[in-house]
Amino acid sequence: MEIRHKRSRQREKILELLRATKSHPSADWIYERLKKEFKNLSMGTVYRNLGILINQGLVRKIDFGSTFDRFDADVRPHYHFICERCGAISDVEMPFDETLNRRAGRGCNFEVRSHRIEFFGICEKCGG
Amino acid sequence: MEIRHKRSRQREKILELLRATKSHPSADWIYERLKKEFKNLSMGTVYRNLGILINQGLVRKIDFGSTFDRFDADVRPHYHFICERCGAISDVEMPFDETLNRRAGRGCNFEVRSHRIEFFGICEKCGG
DNA sequence: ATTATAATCGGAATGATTACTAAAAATCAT
DNA sequence: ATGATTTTTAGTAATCATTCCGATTATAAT
Repeated sequence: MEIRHKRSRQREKILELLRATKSHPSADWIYERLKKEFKNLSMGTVYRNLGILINQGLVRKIDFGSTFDRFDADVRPHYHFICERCGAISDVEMPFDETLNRRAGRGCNFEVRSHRIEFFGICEKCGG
Repeated sequence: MEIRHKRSRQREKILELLRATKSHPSADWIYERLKKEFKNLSMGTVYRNLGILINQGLVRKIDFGSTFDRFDADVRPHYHFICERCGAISDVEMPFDETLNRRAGRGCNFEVRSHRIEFFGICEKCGG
């Protein structure tokens, strides 16, 4: 299953863009930014490379609360806050709860491996 | 903004179906079931009525982890477990944490109104 | 019964994502 | 470096869930 990847300027730039922002951007945002440098960029390239970066564990997909996915190069376990008015996603400064998986698995016969928490509300900019 | 709704056999049946299952079904599942009773049912009817039921607070949309949405007539606050192998969604028997919103809002200037937790792993049936 | 308004079906439109293919770029072996 | 090999790309077509639209039907109000 090991796929040998050749380097690609596009993929490197996608990771660089993602690491330079805290805005949890969409594929389209990445596409628009990258197009300035690669005038013939195609959307498939963005999605394929995001998929590769996700497989490599360098990027996380954020797939909730919206009709389109968003991406995050901060792969450390952490929680997200989503503004219900403007859709902005921010990191929540709250320690990751290592005990939660165990507590959730207590009552049932499931093997709980991970968890995610999303907070919703109104962000500072929108007048929270 | 108050829309007066006339009763609809289709909508009543959708709610009945959702209340009778714990499987958190998709729109398509509902459509297939309902088609037995309404032979000319259309998908738009399913989605429109699900939207109305959600606006009325009788149904919740579960929109994560998958390419399609799923729906839940249990609107009491509770958490979900998603099997990474078969995609089944189950309720987690864990008390809803009322303190979490406040704790999450402590560090930031956001008005945290609600939260959601999803647990991932392998379900009993899949050999968890 | 007449009128008004919401709901239906069926199909077309949308929007994000994935799949396909020939050409270009990166790596490897000589 | 040269050429062979394999990955990546751009461009476009396909997919899939969901939304939208328009003519007709069902439900409710007068």
